Order: sequence, then structure tokens, then C-alpha cells
Amino acid sequence: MPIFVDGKNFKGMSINFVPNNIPEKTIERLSEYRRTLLNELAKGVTHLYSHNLANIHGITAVQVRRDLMLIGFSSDTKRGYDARVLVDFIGNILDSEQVMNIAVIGMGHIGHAVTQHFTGKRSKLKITMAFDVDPDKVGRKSAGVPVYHIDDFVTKVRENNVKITLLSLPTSVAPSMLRPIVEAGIKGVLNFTSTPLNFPEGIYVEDYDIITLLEKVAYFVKECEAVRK
Amino acid sequence: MPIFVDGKNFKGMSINFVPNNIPEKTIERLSEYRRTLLNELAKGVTHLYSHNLANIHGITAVQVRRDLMLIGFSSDTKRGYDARVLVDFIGNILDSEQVMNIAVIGMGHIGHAVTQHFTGKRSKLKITMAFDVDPDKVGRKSAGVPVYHIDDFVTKVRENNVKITLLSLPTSVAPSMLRPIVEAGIKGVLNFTSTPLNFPEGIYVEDYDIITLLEKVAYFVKECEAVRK
DNA sequence: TAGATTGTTAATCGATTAACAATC
DNA sequence: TAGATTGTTAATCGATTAACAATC
Repeated sequence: MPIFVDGKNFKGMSINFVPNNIPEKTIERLSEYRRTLLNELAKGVTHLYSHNLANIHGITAVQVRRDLMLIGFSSDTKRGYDARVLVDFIGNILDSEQVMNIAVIGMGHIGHAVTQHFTGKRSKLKITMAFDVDPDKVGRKSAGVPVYHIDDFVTKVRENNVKITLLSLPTSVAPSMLRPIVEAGIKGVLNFTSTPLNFPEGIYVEDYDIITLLEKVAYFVKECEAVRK
Repeated sequence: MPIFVDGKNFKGMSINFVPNNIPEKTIERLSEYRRTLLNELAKGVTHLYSHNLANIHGITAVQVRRDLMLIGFSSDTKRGYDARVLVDFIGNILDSEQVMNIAVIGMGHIGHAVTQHFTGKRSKLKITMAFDVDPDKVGRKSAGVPVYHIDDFVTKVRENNVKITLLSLPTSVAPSMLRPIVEAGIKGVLNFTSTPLNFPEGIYVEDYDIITLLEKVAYFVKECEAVRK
């Protein structure tokens, strides 16, 4: 039932159709709800009301209920949502059937941190390889993942059905990866570098810019102080 | 001229007033424009049209012009914006007069990466100290910044007029920092952990959740594939 | 001048919240 | 039952885009 919407252009997103009717923000929150639900389950909590989920995330209960409505989930009891059932339901929305392979480009501190975070998780997302130019890293494993030379990017990615890449290399060399990423058939990019990269349509890009976010925090701190005075 | 707007509640933001009329998204883009302009200046480019800036960032020229309108910038020539002048103008909006001190909580890979990125930059934002529990790190410098024990957080932050903190410690221990952060008088938090933290009003929080963003990228990749079939 | 560019208002689109009927 | 909770529509709020007059 996906609706084909041509010519849309989200911020940081080069893509010519929006797959179906679940809003971007709802997708983000679903991921967050799921993690919370798994935490609660681990604590022994089996049911949560919409206002429980809302309080934990600092949002309103209406928003929680509306998000669940949008994905077609309903609890049919008034005793709160069954955490286990909801986790699975969200999984049906978010997860793909097969494991999604991810390649990390640039095994510096950030690349390493994220890889470490992901290895050994029960997720449908799996970081399966990394690329770097450092001879000390290439040919070894880092954070549990084999590191190849960046020159082998296109072949390795194609051979192993990798669809997503995590750009964590120095900003200055990021643009040089644009062409290999397209050539290798990558479909999703999480861009940690501080450079806007204009990928062609059909590649989903999420920018993740630490500098900008810090400047934003600083701005609001400054302005709030100004108001107080 | 800031307008006091009571009772607003942004996602991931506990705050009871919005300082003035510049939208959040515009603030983000201003930070990005500035970085681009500095890059272009370094390359010898002195003037840029709105569509130049737009192309670089993958947005429309109208949006660029509207953002500049909102901050009251105008070029009064039709030869494009003077990069140098615009950089300074954006600086007047975004930057505070004094340096904003930042403390990093958790000097693991992410904390180290960000700190390294920031040290030695000509910015109004300065990472001045870090906190950890690891005896190998405490008492030494890491990425050019002194590392103190987390127990000294409140005193050190107060002594040194630190207003912003960067939460890069393991998710499981993040909630334990909530109280010290409030007590120390921190006003802005950039939260790298995957836990929603409910800070009291008056503290601006920006969540920066890698897992959620990766899941989002994976979702859109999956959905786009589904549409293609 | 004609064409390109700018600044700004109005219209549209998307996301959140208010209101409320239905249900346990 | 009365109170709490849910699901959903309508209203509001915020952000982007379309349209256009003014200017070089």
C-alpha cells in the first residue's frame, strides 16, 4: 500500500518517493518506544499505559496514542499496552526481514564507538565491515569487525550485499566517497561528517552533525539567559 | 527583543520560554551556512548567491533567503552575499559574547572524538574539561583536556562557569548524572546516550541518538526497496 | 533593456495538540 | 456506576514552498 509521492525533497534527503504514510518523526519515536519497552520488560514490567510511555520520553500521551494509531496498533484492553506484543508490532514496522548489513567508513574514534555499540546485539542491523586507510588497521579486526582498505570499498560492499553505510571519516575527505558509495549501490547513509553531501535521488541520507547541534544548544542557552535578565 | 512565550514544549526540550522568533530549524541551518561560507572563503570565494548556498546544502534558494530574512540580513546588492560579512552576521546571532565552556561526561571513544574535534578551534565554544571514572584517565589530560573524577563534577563545573555538558557515558549510568547536572547549574545538554532524560524546565536538551537514526535510515531503505518491487 | 536575483507575503504541507465519543 | 483510558477527528502550530513585486 505504499503511496508514490514524486518530487518530494526532505532536508538532508535525496529521494523521489515517500514509501508510505508513516511520518518521519513517528518512525523515530517508534524506535525509541521499542527501546524503552525492552528496558521495561527487562525490569519485569509487562504493561504500560500511554502516559507511562509519554512520561518516560517527555512527550504527551496523545502523541504516543496517535503514533500507535498510525501504525495500526490497538490494545483492545484498557489495561495499558502489552509491552511484548507492542515490541513485536513495532519490529514488524521497522525491521526488514533479512539482516541489514552496514559498512563503517573511517574507523576512528566515532566509527569505533558505534561499531562497538552494535556488535553482539540482537538487532536486524549489523555492522559487518569497516574501511580505513591506516595500515595499522587495514587487514585486522577492530571492535570485532574486519577492516579493509578503502580502495576495496566498491567490490567488498557489492560482494556482501551491504546496503547502508556510516560515514565517520574526516570531513575533508568525505566528498571523495560520494562516487564509490553510489557505485557500490548503497541505499542509506548516516553522515557523521560536517559536510553536506549531495547524493543522487534514491539514496536516503541522514545528517548527524555534532558541531551544528552543539552550536544550537549554545544558542538556546545564550538566549534563555538573555531572557532571564 | 526576545519574546517570552510560556508553556511551549519542544521534543526533547524542557524549557518554558522560547527566547525569540528565530525558528529552531533556521538556527541549525545558520550554523551550516556559516561553515560552508568559511570553507568557501578559504577557497578564495568571496561572494555567493542564494542558489549557491542552496545547492551546496541540497535545499532551495528560497529557504536560504527566508532564513536570512528572518535574521534581518540583507545584501543590498544583486551580486550575491558577501561571505565575510554574512559569516560575521551569523556569528552575531549564534555566538555568545564570552566563550561558552563545555564539559564532557564520559571520555570514551565518542567523548574523545568530539573533544579532539573541538580543541584548537577558533570557536566561541570550548571544551574545557572532561569527567570519567577510569583511574587511567582521571588526573591526566585526554585530547588536550584535563580529566577529573565524576565525583568532582558539581564543584568543578561551578568553579569554572561551565554551562553546557556533553553526555557521552554508557547509557546505563546516564540517569545517575541527572541530579548532578541540575545541581551544577548546567543549562544545556547534548545527550549522546540512548536514554531519554527528563530534565527540569530551564535546561535545554538535544538528543542525539545513533541507534534511532540508524534504525530510521534502515527503515527508509527497506521501504524504498519495497516500493521498487 | 532583459534577465537574474533578492526580499517578502500568501499558500501549502507536515506535525502536534485539543476535544471528545467509546470502552473498560 | 464513576473514573480512567483509549482511538480518532478537528484545530492549531510550525516549517517549507509558491508566487511575485522590486531592484540591480
